[in-house]
Amino acid sequence: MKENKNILLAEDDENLGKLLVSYLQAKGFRVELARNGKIAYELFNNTKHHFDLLILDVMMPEMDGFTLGSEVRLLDRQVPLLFLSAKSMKEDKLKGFNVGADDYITKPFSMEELLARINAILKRAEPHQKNIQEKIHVGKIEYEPELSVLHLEDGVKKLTTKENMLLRLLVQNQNELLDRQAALRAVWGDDNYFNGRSMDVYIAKLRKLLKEDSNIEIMNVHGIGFKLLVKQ
Amino acid sequence: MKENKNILLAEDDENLGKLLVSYLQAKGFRVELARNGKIAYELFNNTKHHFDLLILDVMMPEMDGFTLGSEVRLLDRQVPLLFLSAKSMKEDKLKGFNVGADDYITKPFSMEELLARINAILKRAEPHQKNIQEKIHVGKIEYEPELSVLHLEDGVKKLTTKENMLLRLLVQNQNELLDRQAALRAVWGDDNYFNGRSMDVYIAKLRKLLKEDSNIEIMNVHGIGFKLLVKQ
DNA sequence: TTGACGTGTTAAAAATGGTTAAGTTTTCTT
DNA sequence: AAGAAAACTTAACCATTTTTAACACGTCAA
Repeated sequence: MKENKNILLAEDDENLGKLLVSYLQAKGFRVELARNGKIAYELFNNTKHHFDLLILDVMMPEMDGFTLGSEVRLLDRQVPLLFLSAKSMKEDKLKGFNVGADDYITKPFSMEELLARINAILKRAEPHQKNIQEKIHVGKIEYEPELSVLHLEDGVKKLTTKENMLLRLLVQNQNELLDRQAALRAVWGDDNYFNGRSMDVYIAKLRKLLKEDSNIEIMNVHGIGFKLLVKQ
Repeated sequence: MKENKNILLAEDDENLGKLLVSYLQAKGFRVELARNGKIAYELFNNTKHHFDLLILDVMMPEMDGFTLGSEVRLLDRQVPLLFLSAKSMKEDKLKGFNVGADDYITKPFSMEELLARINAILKRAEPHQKNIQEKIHVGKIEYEPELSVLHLEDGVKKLTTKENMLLRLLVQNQNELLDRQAALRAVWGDDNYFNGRSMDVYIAKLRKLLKEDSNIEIMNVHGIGFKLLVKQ
C-alpha cells in the first residue's frame, strides 16, 4: 500500500531533509527531496511524477512554503499539503490553512507525530473503495482473503472467519515462522491454553483444505509456532 | 455563513463547557452541549439534528472522546472531528488521528486558537457538503438513503425505517467490517440480546432484497459483525 | 528411554447466526 | 375511535461456526 505512495518533501535544511527522507523511506514511502521551493514546484509540475502528498517547509529561500503551496493549489486542487513550520505563531498557522493546508506541524516535532499525521491525511484522501478482490496464489491454489474464499479444484470453498484469519496470517508470513503466541493474539485476542487448542484444530482444518497441492505444507516448529511452506 | 454552522460540543466539565458555548455562540455558531459521550452520540444519531463539526473532549465518563469518535465515524465518514485533550501525550494524539481526527488541541488552549482551528476545519470541509439527496450505487442497485428507496429491477422498493438505517450503515462501511454492537447501538440504541436477534431478522430481509445483484453479499464475521461485500 | 509437555485429530458440546412465521405494537385510514 | 395495514419483535427451529474434551502421537531434555 504505502509502497505506492509518493511524497514530495520541500526542505532547505539539508540535515533535516535527509533525516526525514530516510525515516519516511524506512516507513515504506517513496520520497523525493527538493532543496527549495522552486525545485519542488518544478518537480511537481512535471508530468513524469505523481505525488500523493506534499510536505512543505514554510521557511525556505527562493520560494517559501506558503507561496509554493498556493502555486501548487493552482495546478491541483486536491493534492494534500502538510506544512512544517518553525514558528508556532498563530498567523502562520492561519495563513497555511488559507492556502488549503490539510495539516501543519510545528518544529520541533517527533517522527511518530509526523507519521501519524501523514497517515491521517492519506487515509482521508484515500478513495473509499478498496480492492477486495485481491487474489493471492498459494502454490496452485488461489486465495481471496477479503472475500474469505479459496479456489479449489472442486469449486470454491468459503472459509469461516477464523479459518480465514489464520490462513491470512500464514500466507502473509509464508515460508517464514509464524509465532504461536502472536498468531493467537492476532486471531483469538488472547493466547491462553484453550485458544491454543482451538488454533490447533483450525490448523488441522487448513491442512485438510490445502492438501490438494502437495507443494504446500503447514509445518510445526515445536513450542514456537507454524510455518507455511510453499515449494516452487 | 457561520450562522448556519452547527457544532456539537461534548464536554463533561461544566465550567469549560459553558464557557466554550457562550464564546462560540458569540462568534456566530450554533452550539449544542452534551455532558458526556453517550448523550453526544444520541444527539448526533438523531435525524432531527445536523452537525457541521464535533468538538470532543478526550477524557469523559460513560464514553470517552475517542470511542465516541469512532462510533460517529461509522455513521458519517465525513463529519469533521476536533479533539480536546488534557494531556499532550503522543499516544493520545496518535489514537485520535487513527479515529480520523481532523485536528486536536491540547489544554490549556486560547479561545483564539480554538476558533482558528474551527474555521480552518470548516473551510477545509466545505466542498464535501454534497451529502444530501444523493444516489448511491451499490453494485448495479441504486440506493437513495435520504428517501429510503431502493431501485430494483422490478420497480422501486420503499424501505422501512429499520431496513434503511441498517442498510445505510452497511453501505457507508461497505467492504469493511460493521461491528455488531456498534450497529445495534446506532440503529436500536441498545445492544441487548433481543435487539441482536431483531437485527439478524433485518439482515435476512436485506439479503433477500439485495439478492438481485449476485456481486453483493452481506457476509457475517462470526461474533464480530457484518461486512457488505460489493465486488466490481 | 522415560516422562512431561506440546501437537494432531476427531467428535461432542456450546455458541452464534439464518430464516420463517407467529405475536405484538405502531401507524394509517376511514 | 375502531379496524386494517404495516412495522417491528419474539419465538421456534435449523444450520453453521467455534470451543472443549478425549485420546493418540511427537518431541525434547534429563
